[in-house]
Amino acid sequence: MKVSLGRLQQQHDAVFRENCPTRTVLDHVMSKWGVLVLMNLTDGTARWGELRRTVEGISEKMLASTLRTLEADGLVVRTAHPEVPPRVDYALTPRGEDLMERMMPLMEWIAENADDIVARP
Amino acid sequence: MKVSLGRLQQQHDAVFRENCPTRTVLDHVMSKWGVLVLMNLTDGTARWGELRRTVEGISEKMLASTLRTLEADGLVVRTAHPEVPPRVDYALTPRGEDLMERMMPLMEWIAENADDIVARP
DNA sequence: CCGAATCCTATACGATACTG
DNA sequence: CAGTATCGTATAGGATTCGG
Repeated sequence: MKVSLGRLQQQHDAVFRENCPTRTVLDHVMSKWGVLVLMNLTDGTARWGELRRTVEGISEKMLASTLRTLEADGLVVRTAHPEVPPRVDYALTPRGEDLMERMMPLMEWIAENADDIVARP
Repeated sequence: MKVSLGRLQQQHDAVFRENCPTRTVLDHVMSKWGVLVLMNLTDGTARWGELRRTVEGISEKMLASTLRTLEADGLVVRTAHPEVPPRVDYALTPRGEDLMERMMPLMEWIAENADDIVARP
Protein backbone atom coordinates (compact mmCIF):
# COMPACT_ATOMS: atom_id res chain seq x y z
CA MET A 1 0.00 0.00 0.00
CA LYS A 2 1.18 3.45 -0.88
CA VAL A 3 0.94 6.32 1.55
CA SER A 4 0.67 9.68 -0.12
CA LEU A 5 2.24 12.88 1.07
CA GLY A 6 -0.86 14.77 0.04
CA ARG A 7 -0.56 18.49 0.55
CA LEU A 8 2.54 17.93 2.63
CA GLN A 9 4.35 17.64 -0.66
CA GLN A 10 5.77 21.07 -1.18
CA GLN A 11 6.37 21.73 -4.84
CA HIS A 12 8.45 18.74 -5.89
CA ASP A 13 11.29 19.48 -3.57
CA ALA A 14 12.36 18.77 0.00
CA VAL A 15 9.45 17.94 2.23
CA PHE A 16 10.38 20.19 5.11
CA ARG A 17 12.95 22.79 4.24
CA GLU A 18 15.82 23.49 6.54
CA ASN A 19 14.41 26.64 8.17
CA CYS A 20 10.85 25.47 8.03
CA PRO A 21 9.04 26.03 11.35
CA THR A 22 8.01 22.40 11.10
CA ARG A 23 11.57 21.38 11.88
CA THR A 24 11.44 23.36 15.11
CA VAL A 25 8.13 21.95 16.24
CA LEU A 26 9.32 18.49 15.28
CA ASP A 27 12.36 18.88 17.50
CA HIS A 28 10.21 20.00 20.42
CA VAL A 29 7.42 17.51 20.11
CA MET A 30 9.32 14.45 18.91
CA SER A 31 12.20 14.97 21.32
CA LYS A 32 13.33 12.23 23.65
CA TRP A 33 11.51 13.67 26.65
CA GLY A 34 8.86 15.75 24.91
CA VAL A 35 6.86 12.73 23.81
CA LEU A 36 7.01 11.09 27.20
CA VAL A 37 5.96 14.22 29.08
CA LEU A 38 3.07 14.80 26.69
CA MET A 39 2.04 11.18 27.01
CA ASN A 40 1.88 11.49 30.76
CA LEU A 41 -0.42 14.47 30.49
CA THR A 42 -2.92 12.81 28.21
CA ASP A 43 -4.86 11.37 31.10
CA GLY A 44 -5.17 14.65 32.92
CA THR A 45 -3.38 17.17 35.06
CA ALA A 46 -0.16 16.18 36.78
CA ARG A 47 2.03 17.85 39.35
CA TRP A 48 5.74 18.46 38.93
CA GLY A 49 6.82 15.73 41.31
CA GLU A 50 4.36 13.38 39.75
CA LEU A 51 5.88 13.89 36.32
CA ARG A 52 9.32 13.60 37.84
CA ARG A 53 8.44 10.10 39.05
CA THR A 54 6.24 9.00 36.20
CA VAL A 55 8.55 9.94 33.36
CA GLU A 56 11.10 7.44 34.52
CA GLY A 57 14.71 8.49 34.15
CA ILE A 58 14.21 12.18 33.45
CA SER A 59 16.42 14.60 35.32
CA GLU A 60 15.04 17.72 36.95
CA LYS A 61 16.91 19.84 34.48
CA MET A 62 15.37 18.12 31.49
CA LEU A 63 11.91 18.10 32.99
CA ALA A 64 12.09 21.82 33.62
CA SER A 65 13.47 22.56 30.18
CA THR A 66 11.00 20.27 28.42
CA LEU A 67 8.06 21.77 30.25
CA ARG A 68 9.18 25.30 29.48
CA THR A 69 9.50 24.53 25.79
CA LEU A 70 6.10 22.86 25.62
CA GLU A 71 4.55 25.71 27.55
CA ALA A 72 6.11 28.27 25.22
CA ASP A 73 4.68 26.31 22.31
CA GLY A 74 1.23 26.58 23.82
CA LEU A 75 0.87 22.84 24.17
CA VAL A 76 1.04 22.69 27.93
CA VAL A 77 -0.28 25.06 30.57
CA ARG A 78 1.30 25.59 33.97
CA THR A 79 -0.80 26.48 37.00
CA ALA A 80 0.84 27.55 40.24
CA HIS A 81 -1.25 27.46 43.40
CA PRO A 82 -0.31 30.10 45.98
CA GLU A 83 0.07 27.68 48.84
CA VAL A 84 2.67 26.50 51.28
CA PRO A 85 4.15 24.13 50.41
CA PRO A 86 3.88 25.20 46.78
CA ARG A 87 1.79 23.16 44.39
CA VAL A 88 2.11 23.43 40.65
CA ASP A 89 0.39 21.39 38.05
CA TYR A 90 0.62 20.95 34.35
CA ALA A 91 -2.00 20.05 31.80
CA LEU A 92 -2.47 19.93 28.07
CA THR A 93 -3.95 22.98 26.40
CA PRO A 94 -6.68 22.42 23.81
CA ARG A 95 -3.97 22.59 21.19
CA GLY A 96 -1.95 20.03 23.12
CA GLU A 97 -4.91 17.69 23.29
CA ASP A 98 -5.46 18.17 19.60
CA LEU A 99 -1.89 17.17 18.99
CA MET A 100 -2.11 14.13 21.22
CA GLU A 101 -5.16 12.86 19.44
CA ARG A 102 -2.97 12.48 16.37
CA MET A 103 -0.07 11.09 18.32
CA MET A 104 -1.86 8.38 20.27
CA PRO A 105 -2.44 6.02 17.33
CA LEU A 106 1.26 6.27 16.57
CA MET A 107 2.23 5.57 20.16
CA GLU A 108 -0.08 2.61 20.31
CA TRP A 109 1.47 1.17 17.19
CA ILE A 110 4.95 1.66 18.58
CA ALA A 111 4.00 0.08 21.89
CA GLU A 112 2.56 -2.91 20.08
CA ASN A 113 5.49 -3.39 17.72
CA ALA A 114 8.43 -2.36 19.87
CA ASP A 115 9.27 -5.86 21.05
CA ASP A 116 9.34 -7.23 17.53
CA ILE A 117 11.45 -4.37 16.26
CA VAL A 118 14.05 -4.45 19.00
CA ALA A 119 14.35 -8.23 19.15
CA ARG A 120 15.02 -8.84 15.48
CA PRO A 121 17.82 -11.14 14.30
CA MET B 1 -11.90 16.54 25.45
CA LYS B 2 -10.05 13.81 27.23
CA VAL B 3 -7.71 11.48 25.43
CA SER B 4 -7.38 8.14 27.14
CA LEU B 5 -4.25 6.09 27.42
CA GLY B 6 -6.29 2.95 26.90
CA ARG B 7 -4.21 -0.18 27.06
CA LEU B 8 -1.06 1.91 26.95
CA GLN B 9 -1.64 2.50 30.63
CA GLN B 10 0.60 -0.02 32.29
CA GLN B 11 -0.64 -0.84 35.76
CA HIS B 12 -1.02 2.61 37.30
CA ASP B 13 2.60 3.50 37.00
CA ALA B 14 5.02 5.01 34.47
CA VAL B 15 3.76 4.82 30.92
CA PHE B 16 6.94 3.56 29.33
CA ARG B 17 9.47 2.22 31.74
CA GLU B 18 13.09 3.12 31.43
CA ASN B 19 14.30 -0.07 29.74
CA CYS B 20 11.10 -0.58 27.82
CA PRO B 21 11.79 -1.41 24.15
CA THR B 22 9.38 1.37 23.33
CA ARG B 23 11.95 3.89 24.45
CA THR B 24 14.43 2.50 21.95
CA VAL B 25 12.01 2.50 19.05
CA LEU B 26 10.90 5.97 20.04
CA ASP B 27 14.47 7.22 19.86
CA HIS B 28 14.95 5.69 16.42
CA VAL B 29 11.68 6.69 14.87
CA MET B 30 11.14 10.07 16.49
CA SER B 31 14.75 11.14 16.08
CA LYS B 32 15.66 14.39 14.38
CA TRP B 33 16.54 12.71 11.10
CA GLY B 34 14.58 9.50 11.40
CA VAL B 35 11.25 11.21 10.86
CA LEU B 36 12.48 13.18 7.89
CA VAL B 37 14.03 10.19 6.17
CA LEU B 38 10.90 8.12 6.70
CA MET B 39 8.78 10.98 5.39
CA ASN B 40 10.81 11.11 2.23
CA LEU B 41 10.25 7.44 1.62
CA THR B 42 6.49 7.56 1.97
CA ASP B 43 6.01 8.39 -1.66
CA GLY B 44 8.15 5.58 -2.92
CA THR B 45 11.68 4.36 -3.41
CA ALA B 46 14.52 6.83 -3.27
CA ARG B 47 18.21 6.60 -4.01
CA TRP B 48 20.94 7.57 -1.61
CA GLY B 49 21.84 10.79 -3.35
CA GLU B 50 18.21 11.63 -3.70
CA LEU B 51 17.71 11.39 0.05
CA ARG B 52 20.90 13.32 0.58
CA ARG B 53 19.43 16.23 -1.35
CA THR B 54 15.82 15.92 -0.31
CA VAL B 55 16.40 15.69 3.41
CA GLU B 56 17.83 19.16 3.48
CA GLY B 57 20.68 19.70 5.87
CA ILE B 58 21.52 16.09 6.65
CA SER B 59 25.17 15.12 6.59
CA GLU B 60 26.38 11.96 4.90
CA LYS B 61 27.34 10.56 8.24
CA MET B 62 23.89 11.02 9.70
CA LEU B 63 22.14 9.75 6.60
CA ALA B 64 24.20 6.58 6.68
CA SER B 65 23.68 6.07 10.38
CA THR B 66 19.96 6.83 10.22
CA LEU B 67 19.42 4.47 7.32
CA ARG B 68 21.34 1.70 9.02
CA THR B 69 19.26 2.05 12.16
CA LEU B 70 15.98 2.06 10.28
CA GLU B 71 17.08 -0.90 8.22
CA ALA B 72 18.06 -2.83 11.33
CA ASP B 73 14.62 -2.07 12.73
CA GLY B 74 13.02 -3.57 9.67
CA LEU B 75 11.36 -0.33 8.69
CA VAL B 76 13.43 0.36 5.61
CA VAL B 77 14.87 -1.98 3.02
CA ARG B 78 18.07 -1.36 1.11
CA THR B 79 18.53 -2.66 -2.43
CA ALA B 80 21.91 -2.52 -4.13
CA HIS B 81 22.00 -2.93 -7.89
CA PRO B 82 25.19 -4.54 -9.23
CA GLU B 83 25.93 -1.85 -11.74
CA VAL B 84 28.61 0.63 -12.57
CA PRO B 85 28.24 3.27 -11.38
CA PRO B 86 26.61 1.75 -8.31
CA ARG B 87 22.94 2.34 -7.67
CA VAL B 88 21.29 1.76 -4.33
CA ASP B 89 17.80 2.54 -3.35
CA TYR B 90 15.81 2.58 -0.19
CA ALA B 91 12.15 1.93 0.42
CA LEU B 92 9.77 1.36 3.26
CA THR B 93 9.10 -2.22 4.27
CA PRO B 94 5.47 -3.21 4.89
CA ARG B 95 6.12 -2.55 8.55
CA GLY B 96 7.54 0.84 7.68
CA GLU B 97 4.47 1.71 5.64
CA ASP B 98 2.30 0.56 8.48
CA LEU B 99 4.16 2.89 10.79
CA MET B 100 3.91 5.81 8.42
CA GLU B 101 0.18 5.42 8.10
CA ARG B 102 -0.03 6.30 11.78
CA MET B 103 2.54 9.03 11.52
CA MET B 104 1.14 10.94 8.58
CA PRO B 105 -1.85 12.44 10.40
CA LEU B 106 0.54 13.69 13.05
CA MET B 107 2.88 15.19 10.49
CA GLU B 108 0.01 16.88 8.73
CA TRP B 109 -1.14 18.41 11.98
CA ILE B 110 2.36 19.64 12.77
CA ALA B 111 2.78 21.09 9.30
CA GLU B 112 -0.51 22.92 9.62
CA ASN B 113 0.15 24.28 13.09
CA ALA B 114 3.89 24.88 13.01
CA ASP B 115 3.63 28.53 12.01
CA ASP B 116 1.21 29.32 14.81
CA ILE B 117 3.30 27.49 17.37
CA VAL B 118 6.62 29.04 16.46
CA ALA B 119 5.33 32.57 16.00
CA ARG B 120 3.60 32.93 19.33
CA PRO B 121 4.07 36.04 21.51
C1' DC C 1 7.57 21.06 47.00
C1' DC C 2 9.08 23.27 42.87
C1' DG C 3 12.30 24.51 40.62
C1' DA C 4 16.99 27.51 39.18
C1' DA C 5 22.01 27.49 39.01
C1' DT C 6 26.22 25.32 38.35
C1' DC C 7 29.43 22.16 36.67
C1' DC C 8 30.69 18.39 34.12
C1' DT C 9 30.42 14.49 30.65
C1' DA C 10 28.87 11.85 26.73
C1' DT C 11 27.54 11.74 22.31
C1' DA C 12 25.16 13.49 18.44
C1' DC C 13 26.42 15.86 14.78
C1' DG C 14 29.01 18.40 11.03
C1' DA C 15 33.00 18.96 7.80
C1' DT C 16 36.22 17.01 5.22
C1' DA C 17 38.80 13.62 2.90
C1' DC C 18 39.05 9.23 0.89
C1' DT C 19 37.58 4.54 -1.49
C1' DG C 20 35.28 0.56 -4.30
C1' DC D 1 27.50 6.96 -6.98
C1' DA D 2 27.32 5.40 -2.49
C1' DG D 3 29.25 5.19 1.05
C1' DT D 4 33.39 4.80 5.21
C1' DA D 5 36.96 6.98 8.17
C1' DT D 6 38.65 10.51 10.92
C1' DC D 7 38.57 14.46 13.50
C1' DG D 8 36.68 18.31 15.94
C1' DT D 9 32.75 20.82 18.09
C1' DA D 10 28.33 21.81 19.99
C1' DT D 11 24.83 20.53 22.55
C1' DA D 12 21.96 17.37 25.13
C1' DG D 13 21.85 15.66 29.19
C1' DG D 14 23.13 13.99 34.23
C1' DA D 15 24.42 14.94 39.09
C1' DT D 16 24.41 17.92 42.60
C1' DT D 17 23.53 21.90 45.24
C1' DC D 18 20.89 25.70 46.65
C1' DG D 19 16.80 28.98 47.12
C1' DG D 20 11.72 30.70 47.46
